[in-house]
Amino acid sequence: MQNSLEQAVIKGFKEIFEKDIESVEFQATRKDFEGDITIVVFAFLKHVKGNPVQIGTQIGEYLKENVTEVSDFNVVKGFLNLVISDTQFISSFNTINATTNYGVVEPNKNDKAVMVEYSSPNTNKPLHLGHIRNNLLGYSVAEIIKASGKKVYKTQIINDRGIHICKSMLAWQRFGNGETPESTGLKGDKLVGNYYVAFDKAYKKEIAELIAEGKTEDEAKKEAPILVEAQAMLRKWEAGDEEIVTLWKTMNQWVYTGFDKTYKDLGVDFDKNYYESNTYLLGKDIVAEGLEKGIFFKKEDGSVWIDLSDEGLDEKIVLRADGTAVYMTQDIGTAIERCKDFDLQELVYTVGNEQDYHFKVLFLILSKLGFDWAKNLYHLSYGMVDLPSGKMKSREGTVVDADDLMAEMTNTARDISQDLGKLDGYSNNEKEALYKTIGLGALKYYILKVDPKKRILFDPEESVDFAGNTGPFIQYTYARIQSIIRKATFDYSSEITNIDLHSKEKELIKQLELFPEVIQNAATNHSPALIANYTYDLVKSYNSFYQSVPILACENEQEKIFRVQLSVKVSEIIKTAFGLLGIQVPNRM
RNA sequence: GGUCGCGUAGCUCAGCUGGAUAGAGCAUCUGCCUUCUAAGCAGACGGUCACAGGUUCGAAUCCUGUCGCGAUCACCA
Repeated sequence: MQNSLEQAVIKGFKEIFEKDIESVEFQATRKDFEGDITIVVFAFLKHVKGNPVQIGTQIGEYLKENVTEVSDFNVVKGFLNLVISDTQFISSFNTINATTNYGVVEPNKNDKAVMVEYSSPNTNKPLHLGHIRNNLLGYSVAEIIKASGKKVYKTQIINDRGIHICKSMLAWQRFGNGETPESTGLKGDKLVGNYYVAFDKAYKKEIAELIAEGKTEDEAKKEAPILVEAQAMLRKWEAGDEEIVTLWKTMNQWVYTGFDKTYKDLGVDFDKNYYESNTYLLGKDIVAEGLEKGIFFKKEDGSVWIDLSDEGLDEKIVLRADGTAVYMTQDIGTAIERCKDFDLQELVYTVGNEQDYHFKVLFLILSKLGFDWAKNLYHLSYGMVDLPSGKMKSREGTVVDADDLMAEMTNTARDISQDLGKLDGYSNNEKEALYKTIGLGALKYYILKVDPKKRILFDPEESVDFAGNTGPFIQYTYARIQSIIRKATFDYSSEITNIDLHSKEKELIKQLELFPEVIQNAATNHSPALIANYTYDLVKSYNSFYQSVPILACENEQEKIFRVQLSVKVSEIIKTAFGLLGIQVPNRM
C-alpha cells in the first residue's frame, strides 16, 4: 500500500512540479485528524520552493484523481492526510486473511545461520531472577530472528569448572554428611547452592580468625585454609584426580537435573550446549599465534597481554603467567570453535551490560587477529535486574529464586482465577495448567516489555500486575476471541468484498498490516519489547472494537462474517506474537 | 579519574531512521455487566521530556557541555 502510494506520489510530483524525488515520508495519521495515512510535505520543500499547504493540496488532488485507493484528503499545515477507501482496506484484509502464518518468514535454506547464546549458568548455585531475564531475552530474540526468516541455533556455555565449583564441592565434602537430592528431597541445584553458601560462611569465619591473629585482611583472604584447600582441589581436578572428578561429575549432574526442571518450567530450550570443561583450554594456541604476529606482547613474568590504548582502552591480559587460560582466552577459543562448527552470519551473546567492556575487547581482539567474521559478533547487552535493596547477591541470600518466583506467579494467578470463578467444567489438571500459563505470562511479559538495555527494578513486595498493560490482559483478549470462535457455528469462510467499515475495523486492519514489519524490526534490533508493545496496541484496538460493535449479534450477515474473520486473525497474531515471547495463550480464562 | 549506558506524569514504561497539541498502564476520581468472558470498555486528573547551549522549516529524538544514577577499568568468570 505504502509502496504503491510512494510510486504514485513520485510520478505525480514529476507531473506537477517537473522534479524528481527519490522517496516520500509517510506516517500514521494522528487520531485527531481525518485520514488513514499522512504524507509529510515539509520534506518536499528541498525540491520545490513554496507554501507547504499549497503543495500538499496539489499532491492530494492528484492522488484523489489518479489513485483509486485514495478516496479523500485534507491538508493541515505541512501534513497531507489521505483517506483510504473501504474497498482498499477490505482487500488488504483479505490478502492478510489468506496468508497462513502471517508475518512469519520461512528461513532460506541457503542463508547462513544465526547463533544465539544465552543463559550460560555456573553450576554452583540455582538460577535466579537475573537468569530469568537473560533466558527470556535470549530465547525470545532467537525465536524472533527465526520468524524473521533465518535459521537459528540456540546455545549456552555451561560454566561447569573452576574455583567456584570447587568451593561447593569442598563444602559438601566437609559438611555434607553424604547428603543427596534424594536423601534431602531438595532440588539438585538448590542442594549444591546451599554448599556454596556454606563455603562462604566458613571462609568468612576463617578470615575473621586470621585477622584476629594479626594478619591483614588481604593476607587473611589469601591464606584462609579452606580457600587454599579449594585451590588445591582445582589443581587436582585439572590433573584428572579420579576421586575429585567423580565428585565433580556427581554434583554437576545434580545441578543439571535441577536446571532442566527450571528451564522446562520457564519454557526455554537449547540446540547445543557447550561445556567450559571442554573449552577452557581452547584459545591458547591462538594466543601463541598472535604473540608471533606481534598482536600480543609478553610481560617479564611471562603473562601475555594486548595493548588497546590506541583504541581508547587499556591493556588486557589474555594468558596468565603460569600459562593457564583466563576468561578472555576461553572466549577467543570458543568463538573460533563455534564459527568452525557452524556457518554463521551472526553470533549473538546474551550477556548483562556489566560485561560490555569484556565483549568490546573480545570483538576487537578477534578482529585484530584477522578473523573477518568478527564483525558478525553481537553483544546483546541488557540491564541488570535490581531489587529495591540493590544488587542481588547469591552468597548473601538476597536473590529472588527462579523456581520460587514462578511458583508465586502461578499462585497469584490461581487466587485471581478462583475469585473470578469462570472455569466451570475445567478439570483440576486443566485449571493448574491454566494458572501456570497465566502466571508465567504475567512474569514474562513484565520482563520482556521493557527495552532490553534498560535496567529493571523488581520489588518482591509489589506483585506483578495482572491487569492493564500485562500478559494476562492480552491472554484474556485471546480467550475472549476463542469464546467467540466456539460460538460461531455458522460458515464464515466466504470472502467479503462489499461492506461499509466501522472506524474500529479500519483501525484494526491498519494494525494487522504492521505485523510483518514489526517482526523484522524486532529482529534487527534484537528487541522482544517491540513485539510486546505491538501486541499490546493490537489488543487495545481489538478490545475497543469488541466493546463498540456487535460481532455474533451483528444483523448484517456479511458484516458478521467479516467481524468473525477479523477476530480470528487477531487471535492468530496474538498467538504468534506471544509465541515469539515464549508466552502461551489460553482458550479460556 | 578514564570509558560506556541511562535520566519522559506520583510509580512502571512507549515514543521507529528528527515531524502535528509528547502517549499507555498502575494509583486517584466518574460512568458502563437482562447483549459475544468487566483480568474489559469509555472518560477525568496528571509532564519545564534532568539542565544549558547548538544543528534546521521543525528536536524527547541528532551534536557539545553540566548535573544525577548505574556499570566497568582484576593473572574472577
